[in-house]
Amino acid sequence: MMEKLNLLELPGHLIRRLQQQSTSVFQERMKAEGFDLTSVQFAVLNTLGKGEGLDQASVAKRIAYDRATIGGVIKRLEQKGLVTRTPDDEDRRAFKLNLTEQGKDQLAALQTVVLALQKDILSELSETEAAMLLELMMKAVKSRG
Amino acid sequence: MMEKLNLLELPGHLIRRLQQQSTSVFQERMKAEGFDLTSVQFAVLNTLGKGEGLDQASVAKRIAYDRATIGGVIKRLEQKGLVTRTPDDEDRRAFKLNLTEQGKDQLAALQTVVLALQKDILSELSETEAAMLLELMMKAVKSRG
DNA sequence: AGTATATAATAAGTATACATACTAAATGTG
DNA sequence: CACATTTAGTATGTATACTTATTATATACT
Repeated sequence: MMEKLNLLELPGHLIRRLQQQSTSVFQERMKAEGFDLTSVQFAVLNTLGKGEGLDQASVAKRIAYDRATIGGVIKRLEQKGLVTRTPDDEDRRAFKLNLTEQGKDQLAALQTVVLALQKDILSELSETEAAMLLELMMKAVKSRG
Repeated sequence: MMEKLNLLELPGHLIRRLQQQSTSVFQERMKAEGFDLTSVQFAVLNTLGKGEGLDQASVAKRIAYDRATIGGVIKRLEQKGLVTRTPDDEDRRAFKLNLTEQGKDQLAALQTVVLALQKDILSELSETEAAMLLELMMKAVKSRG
C-alpha cells in the first residue's frame, strides 16, 4: 500500500504558496494605497521606466514572460493611459513602448510602495533569514537569459 | 531623479520566477513520463488519495486554493475519468469526491515521478541549500489554516 | 417555529500564463 | 537577388487564480 506524498512539504507546493502570498500582499497593498495595478503590470511599467523605447518582445525577455502574455498586459496598460505604442520605423513588425506622463508619475509614486511591500511578503522571516532566502532563490533560478 | 527599482532582485520577482520554473519542470517531466496532468490536478488527486470522501471546499482548504478554482480543476479531473462526484446525503449542497480505479492507478504510478521531479526544480542547489530553502519557505508561508 | 447567518457550489468577469499557429517583415546564406 | 530561417506581434485555446454575486441548504439563535 503506497503512502501518499506529503505535498505540503514539497518544493512545488511551498513555492506556489509563497507566490500566492506574494501576489496577495502586492494586491492588498496596492489597493490600500489607491493604485489599480497588478504586479505584472508594475513589472512592465518599471521595465519601461528607463525610456529606452523597448518593444514587447524585449520587455518580455527582460522580465521572463512569454510574448503572448505581455501583449495582453501592455494592452491593458495602454487602456489605462500609462503606456504608448508607436510603430518602429526601423522594424515595421515592432512597436516602441514608452510611458505616458501619467505612467511616469505612477511609476515614481510606486517606487516607495513596492519597495516597502516586498518586506511584507517575507514578514515571517527575520532580516537574516530573508536575505538568505533571497540568496538561495537567486541561485535556484536558472536564468536562461 | 528617482532610480528605478531593480526588480530582478526583489522577493516578488524571484518567487514568481521560481514558481515558473517549478511548473515548467513539472509539466515537462509529466509529459516525458506520458502523463497528462497539471501540478494542480495532481495536488487534488493526491489529496483525494486517502479516500475520505472530501467535498470540494475541504480539498480547497487543504491545499490552499479558492473554491472556484478547485471547482474547475475537479470538473476536468472528472472528465478525465479520474474522480467521481457523489451527492452528499448528509449535506445536500455538497458532493463527495472519490478517485476512480483509474484515478487510484494514476496516483500510485505518479508517486515516484512527482517525488523525483521535485529535486529537478531545485537542481541548481546542493542538498544542503535545498533543505535550507525548504526550511525558510515553510517558515515564510503564513499558514492561515 | 422563525429568522439571521454561514456555507457549498456555481456563475460571471478579469488577469495571468503558456503552447501552438499564423502573418508580416527582417535577416542570413548561397 | 532568391530562398530559408528567424523574429514581432496577434490569435486561439486551455488552465489556473481570484473576486463578487447568486442559489440552495445548514446551522445558530431567539
